[in-house]
Amino acid sequence: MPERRPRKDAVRNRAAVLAAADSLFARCESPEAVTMADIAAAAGVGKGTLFRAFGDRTGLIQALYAERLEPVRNAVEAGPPPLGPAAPPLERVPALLDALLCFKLDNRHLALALEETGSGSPYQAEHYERWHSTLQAVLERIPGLTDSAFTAHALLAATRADLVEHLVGHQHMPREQLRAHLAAFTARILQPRAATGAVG
Amino acid sequence: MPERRPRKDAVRNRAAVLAAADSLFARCESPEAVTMADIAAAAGVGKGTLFRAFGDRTGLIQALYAERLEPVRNAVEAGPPPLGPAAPPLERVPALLDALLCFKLDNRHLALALEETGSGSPYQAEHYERWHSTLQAVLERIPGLTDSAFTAHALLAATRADLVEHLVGHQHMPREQLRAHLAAFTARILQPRAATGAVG
DNA sequence: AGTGAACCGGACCCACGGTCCGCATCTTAC
DNA sequence: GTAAGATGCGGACCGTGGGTCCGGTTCACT
Repeated sequence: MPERRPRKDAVRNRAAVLAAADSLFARCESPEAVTMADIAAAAGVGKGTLFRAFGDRTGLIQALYAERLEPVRNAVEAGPPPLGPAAPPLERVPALLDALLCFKLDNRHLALALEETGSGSPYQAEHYERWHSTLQAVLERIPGLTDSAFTAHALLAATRADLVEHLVGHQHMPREQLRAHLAAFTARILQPRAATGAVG
Repeated sequence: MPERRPRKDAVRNRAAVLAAADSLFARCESPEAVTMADIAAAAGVGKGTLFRAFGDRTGLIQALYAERLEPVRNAVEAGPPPLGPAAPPLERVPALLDALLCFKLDNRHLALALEETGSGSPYQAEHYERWHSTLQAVLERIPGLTDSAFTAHALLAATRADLVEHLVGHQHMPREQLRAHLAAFTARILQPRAATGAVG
């Protein structure tokens, strides 16, 4: 049995750290204002505990993010239509994007923290890869769409955390309006293509 | 005369710093690997000089970026069609996006450095605001497009530096292919809208 | 040449992510 | 219950990098 069951103080501390981090990120304006020492102090543990449990700052944020994202992920992978795999592509694509947008609206601070901390770009995070491959697979089933990989990237880019933060946090765009705009944008992409060169 | 002409060593040092920074950003893989001390050393000046001339890291990168962007900016604001103001909207929108994409392709390191350093999001940078308002104004003249502000944001998001870096730098997508994809995506957005609810 | 202002440079400061190791605590075996 | 070993704890410590400061130097103007 190589698997050794973890000590119970370890799991308690891990949970305490996640809770403290979530609370701090939610409370503070900018995720960068929350330091690792802050989180450790708020959780009532030492910094060492925090780094042993999560590796580094990115690991901690990813763990938090993954925890919160899990219900959405389940709904996408095995849930009922329009989010689940059984939905027809033309309905599932907007559903996927709307679900992602709503998640980012509900977890602005987390999404922002993740995209800022990602040691470079969010495109190296595995969760982005999952969203992209899922979306691309669905797009591929839509006739007339040739470059599904790029289209998936471009659609996902419209839901980026800092854009959401800019529109909702700084410009106070209402949540429903943003959802409507994204839906309209998506619909434009999905509508059947007119004959090439039909400009002017 | 409140205007005092700056000392010539100051202008010489300022130019040296810009040149050194440009060279270093181009040479290094990640913009974060280039420190302010590196730039100062490469320019043959002290750190104090560098910070006095540009305020902080963001200021230096913005100055570099603005310098490089100037020709494009001129072409957009006063150049001939399809980039200039005289072009019809349906031609100018793709031209604007292609110009921006090409600029980011040619200055990957700079664009990346700017978007990473921008103390949060690139949406607070004034150059973004300029691109957005320009694009939005053109989109507004296209009949059938209701939410030109959001559409402008979403289209610009498809040209973000880290996405470009991911596609070209990491996945080695050829330049022309990326341009073609963006053009196709843009065309889908610009094509006249079909009747609402025409899904499935 | 002389004077004062502007500028130079690098030593210095501080905040923060991450490491280390002596000590406490949990688990397991008896 | 208790001893022994493994596991985790915590906070002092380190390296790094952005930003500041001030004595000395260089420039502009007369």
